[in-house]
Amino acid sequence: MSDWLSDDEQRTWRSVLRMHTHLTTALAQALKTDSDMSIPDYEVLAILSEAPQRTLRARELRCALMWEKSRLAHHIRRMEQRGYVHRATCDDDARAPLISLTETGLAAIRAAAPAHVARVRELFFAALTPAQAQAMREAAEAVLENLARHEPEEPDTAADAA
Amino acid sequence: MSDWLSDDEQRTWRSVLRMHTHLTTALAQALKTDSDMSIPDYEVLAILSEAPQRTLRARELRCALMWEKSRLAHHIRRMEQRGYVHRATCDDDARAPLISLTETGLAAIRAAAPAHVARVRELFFAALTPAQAQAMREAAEAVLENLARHEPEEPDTAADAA
DNA sequence: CCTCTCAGGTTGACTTGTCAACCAAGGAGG
DNA sequence: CCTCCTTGGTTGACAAGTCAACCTGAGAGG
Repeated sequence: MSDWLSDDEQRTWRSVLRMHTHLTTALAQALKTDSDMSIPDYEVLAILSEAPQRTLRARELRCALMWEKSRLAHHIRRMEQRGYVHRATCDDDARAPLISLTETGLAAIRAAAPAHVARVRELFFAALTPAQAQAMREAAEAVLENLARHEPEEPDTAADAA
Repeated sequence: MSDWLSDDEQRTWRSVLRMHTHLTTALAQALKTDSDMSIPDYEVLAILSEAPQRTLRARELRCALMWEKSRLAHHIRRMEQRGYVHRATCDDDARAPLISLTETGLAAIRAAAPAHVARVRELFFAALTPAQAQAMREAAEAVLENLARHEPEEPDTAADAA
C-alpha cells in the first residue's frame, strides 16, 4: 500500500475514467444535435415512459434516477417549461406531486430512442467481445457492491487506511 | 439491431454508468472533506506536480487533461485566486501563458494524494480480482480505441446505423 | 384535539462547465 | 513591409448541479 498507484493500476484507472468521459461526451453531443435534449432529459423521459400511466411520484422518480431531491425539482421545473412533463398534486398525499409524461414528452422519447440506442451499441458494445462485455458487467457490479458496503457505513474505517 | 438494448446489454450499460457515478461522487466528497478540493483541482495539481519545473504551457496542460480551452481558462483563474498556481507570460510565444505550481499548490497535492489514492484502492481496486482489473482495463482501452475511430471522422456513417 | 416531529419538496445562492464571440500574437504570401 | 489567416487564450452569458435554508402536510404522543 504505497502512496501512489502502480503503473498498472494507474493505467487502468485512467482508462476507465477516460472511457466514461469520452463516451458520455459523444453521446451527449449526438443526443443534443439529433434530438435537442440532454442525457438527464433522456433518462427522465425513459423512466417515465415505462411507468404505469406514464406517471410517477417525485420520490419514486428520484429513487429510480438516484438524484438529489433539489436536482429533481430543478430539472422537472425546466422540463415542465418545455412541455415534456406535467406536475399534479396527488390525492393521497398532498406533499408528493405526481410527475407524468405529456404527449410531447412521449413523442420526444420515441423519436430520440432509436438513434441513441444505436449509438450506445456503436460506441460501446461494438468495441467489446461478448466475453469482454460480460467481464465489464461483472466488474462494475462488484465495484457497486463494494461501494454499497462502504457508503452507508461510517467512513471511519476508510479514513484509517489513508 | 432492435430499437432497444437487450436485457443483458441494458444491465451492463446501466452498471457501468452507475459505477462511475457512485465512484466519482464518493471520491469527490471525500476529497472535499479531507482536502477541500475538487477532483478537477486534484487533476490539475497532479499533472503540474509531475511536469519539469512543475510548469507547463496552457496548451500542454489542456491536452493532458483533455479539457476545452475555456474550461481551462476559467479553472486556472479560480485556482490562481486560491494561490495554487501561478500564471506567467512565456518569452518564446507571448500568446501561450506558462502555468506553474506554487509552493501552496505543491503542499496541497502532497497532503491530498495519500488519502485520495487510498480511497481509489479501497473503493475500486479492492472490489476486483487482478484478472477483473485487467479485463476492465482491456475493455476500457478497446472502447477508447473504438471512440477514436469514430470521433475524428464524419458522424454520417454512424447516423446511417440509427 | 393540539402540538411536535419529520419526511418530502421547493427555492435561492453559489460553483462549475459549455458555447460563442472576441482578441492578440505569430507566420506566410505578396 | 503590410495584409491576411491561423492558432491559442480570454471573456461573458447561460445551463446544470449542489448545498443549505425553508415550507408544508402527515402522523405520533400526550
